[in-house]
Amino acid sequence: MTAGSTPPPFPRAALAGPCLDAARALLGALLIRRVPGTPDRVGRIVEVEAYAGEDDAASHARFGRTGRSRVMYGEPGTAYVYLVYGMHHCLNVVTEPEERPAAVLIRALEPVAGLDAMRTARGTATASRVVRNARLAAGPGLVAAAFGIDRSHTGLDLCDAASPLRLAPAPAGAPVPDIRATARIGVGYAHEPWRSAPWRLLVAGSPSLSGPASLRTGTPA
DNA sequence: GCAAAGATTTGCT
DNA sequence: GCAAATCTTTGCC
Repeated sequence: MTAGSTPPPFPRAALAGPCLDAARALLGALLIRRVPGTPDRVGRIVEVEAYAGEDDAASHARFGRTGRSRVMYGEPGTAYVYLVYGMHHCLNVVTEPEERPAAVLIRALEPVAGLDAMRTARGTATASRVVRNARLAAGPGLVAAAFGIDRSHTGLDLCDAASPLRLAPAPAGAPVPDIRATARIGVGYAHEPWRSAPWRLLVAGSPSLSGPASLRTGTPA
């Protein structure tokens, strides 16, 4: 793409189907953060998790339609940001048709552009220790930190090219990602089969996957 | 109105 | 390898 051009919006139709299909479609896509006066931050999505419906005992929708989960019942492509452990924000993309509560958690990005802005946004975490470029957004809390995302962004339309936080399709000619699957992280509170469902999807071999190396491989999906 | 637990990351032992 | 930091959301009395 040429300098200054605007990448096309991510197709909403690719998010309106089953949550796992949407999760696969998001791998390789771009997340773009635009803040006036600062360079655009762009990251390639390399790790996601699917949270599908009120039946999913690991999903925030497991209690039904509450104040927090309400946005998950909305239009596919809507942003859902929550605060976890009282300190980290996590970005989700609402999926499936309206009235069906489902979302995909964006767990890790490969930095593409605006790396300096990401490093600045990470703040003391990058100042007090060595953080390689590839690791700037290598975890769900780090994605939000590096891109300056918080709960005020809940409700944004990620499929709107004019939104300050949005999605764009994988660039033309980009290789088809080699997708692997594992159980979701941090959902030990859920009962089976939800706890072990292989709904964490990742791009094999990416240097930006979350967690220890032992958890960065999966089974072919 | 209160208590418990959490879709994480970091730093110290 | 383990525990702390920190506060919102939800369920129950």
